[in-house]
This record gives sequence, C-alpha cells and structure tokens, in this order.
Amino acid sequence: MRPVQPGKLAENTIRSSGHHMTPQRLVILEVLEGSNGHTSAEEIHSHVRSRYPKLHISTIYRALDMLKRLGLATETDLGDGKLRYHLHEKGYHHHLICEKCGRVEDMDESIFTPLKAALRRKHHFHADLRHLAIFGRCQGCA
Amino acid sequence: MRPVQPGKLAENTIRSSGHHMTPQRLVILEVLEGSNGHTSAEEIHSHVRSRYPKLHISTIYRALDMLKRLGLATETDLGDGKLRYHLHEKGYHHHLICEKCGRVEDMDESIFTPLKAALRRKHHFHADLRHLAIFGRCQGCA
DNA sequence: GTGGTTGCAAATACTTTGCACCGAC
DNA sequence: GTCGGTGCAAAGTATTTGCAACCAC
Repeated sequence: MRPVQPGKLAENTIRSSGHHMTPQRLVILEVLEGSNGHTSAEEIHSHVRSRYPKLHISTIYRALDMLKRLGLATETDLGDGKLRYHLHEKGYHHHLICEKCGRVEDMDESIFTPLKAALRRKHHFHADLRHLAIFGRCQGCA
Repeated sequence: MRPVQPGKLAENTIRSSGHHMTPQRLVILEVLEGSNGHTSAEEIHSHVRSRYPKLHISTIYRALDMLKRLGLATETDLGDGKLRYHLHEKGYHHHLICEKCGRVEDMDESIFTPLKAALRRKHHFHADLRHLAIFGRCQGCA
C-alpha cells in the first residue's frame, strides 16, 4: 500500500485528547481513509496484514473504540453480524440494503432532513442520522 | 403458566406451511404476544424457564428463525448486541433510542410515510420500515 | 520515566449446528 | 410410520479483557 497521508483532523484530535499516535493507529486510519466507508475490524485486519503482520485484531478494536468515543467515527450495523466503521471526515452517508440480493447502495443524508425535523418536532428527539442502514428491496428485486 | 390463547394467525401460518405446532412453540408465541415488542431470545428463555425448564434456548432461536422466515416476525438490532423480535400481528412500531441514557421510546410508523415515498421516488427502493431503530438524544439528554 | 498502548491468550456473549431421540401429523 | 422438532453439547463468530512488555510523549 502506498503511504497515503491521512487527514490531520483525526490525528490532531487523538493527540490533543491525551492519546498517543502510534504506527498501528496510523495504518488503521489510512485504511479507513482509503475505504468505501463501511469497513469492519476484520477487513482492516486483512488489508493491513501484509505490511504489518503483527498488528493484532484487538488493537484494531481498541482503535475503533477510541475513534468512536472521540466522535471521529461512526459505528453501523449493516445486518451481517459485524459492525462497520466510517470516518466522519469522509462525510456522512447512509445505506439502502436489499434484503434479497444483498446489494448496498449509498445515499447522501439530505433525504433525511424532513424526518429529522419531524422527530424533533413530534418526539423532542434529536436523531443522530449519520450512518443509517435501511433494509428493503432494490429496484431489481422489488 | 396458564394456557393463554395466542392469536390464531401465527398458528395457522405455521401449520399451513408444513411445520408442526408444538407446546414449545406455543409457549414462545405466548411470550411474544404478551411482550412489549422488543424481546430477545434470552428474555423469552427466562420468562419461560419456570414453567418449562427443559425448553432449550436453541429451540427458541430456531422458532424465532422460523417466524422470521414465514414473515410473522421482525428482527431488530437495538444496539445492545442482541437481536430483538416482534410479532407482526401486534402491529408495527419503531424505536427512538437515546445514546446517552439508553431510554427506548416507541413510535408508530406513520412518521416514516414521507421518507418511504422519497426513497421509492428517488432511489427506486422499497424500504421495509417495519421495525426501525433510530439513535440520538432524547429531550432530557439533548 | 510515566502512562498510554500493544500483542497475545483467554474469556465473553450471542447464535448456530450436528446428532440421536422424540412427538405432531 | 414419517418427517419435522427438541434437547444437549459443541462449535462458530464477533468482540472484549487481563496482563506483561513496550514505546510515544
């Protein structure tokens, strides 16, 4: 993998919150930067294994947990039993998942603006719609 | 446990699809009937243990899987690592889950009507919004 | 040097599966 | 009687945790 330069935001936030910036975390961030936005711990592990064979999966889980707690990443369940992670600096998006063929289509967040407003108005609830998974049938499988 | 009479729909669908109606499945259906609509396998197990100590949790998982495959129940992930089940004959509903205090508020499905229409119009996607979990902050924790 | 971090192994938690026996039909 | 269902034990899968060595600061 070529040395992609991850955005500095994550790195700065990590340092300024008293955490260390380690080579392991750098590599994990690079994978998240270069990914499609729904990356599981295991996927990161296999992407990284060739150039960093010792990087243990528990280190990845701990890094992802830290990113989540620092508000740098979102955790989503796409329905296949593994949690997926997505860096906020890559922008928000959502998923339409076909229950029949398994296809995952990304869509941007604007479509949820009216729903968000309605939830606030009717339920006084501030929805955190940053990485939502919606199940159903795609055009071909409808 | 007294012989509560579960709705006949589930029972009929089970029988007519070639499955057997067993005492175990009857008890499991009764628990789902009498529940709040977000019941995990383990919850069913402990509800049932006193009057049916031999009913094994794997039987519950298999029954829930059957109900799901027959379209009688919906599976939802409320974010706590266990899957929850809800009988369709009890009507559809959705959940607002506070990320801070953990409170789960139910809401009915009408609020999603506009979103559903927009997804169909803009993405040709037929959303199956029967048991959705939305995360965010409730009024008190906002 | 100190305190956060890592690698490893073991433990957790939830769910699934193989199989012999059982029971609904 | 047949074929699906059950109980049990074991396996599977994703994730977490305890701990000693390690290294970023």
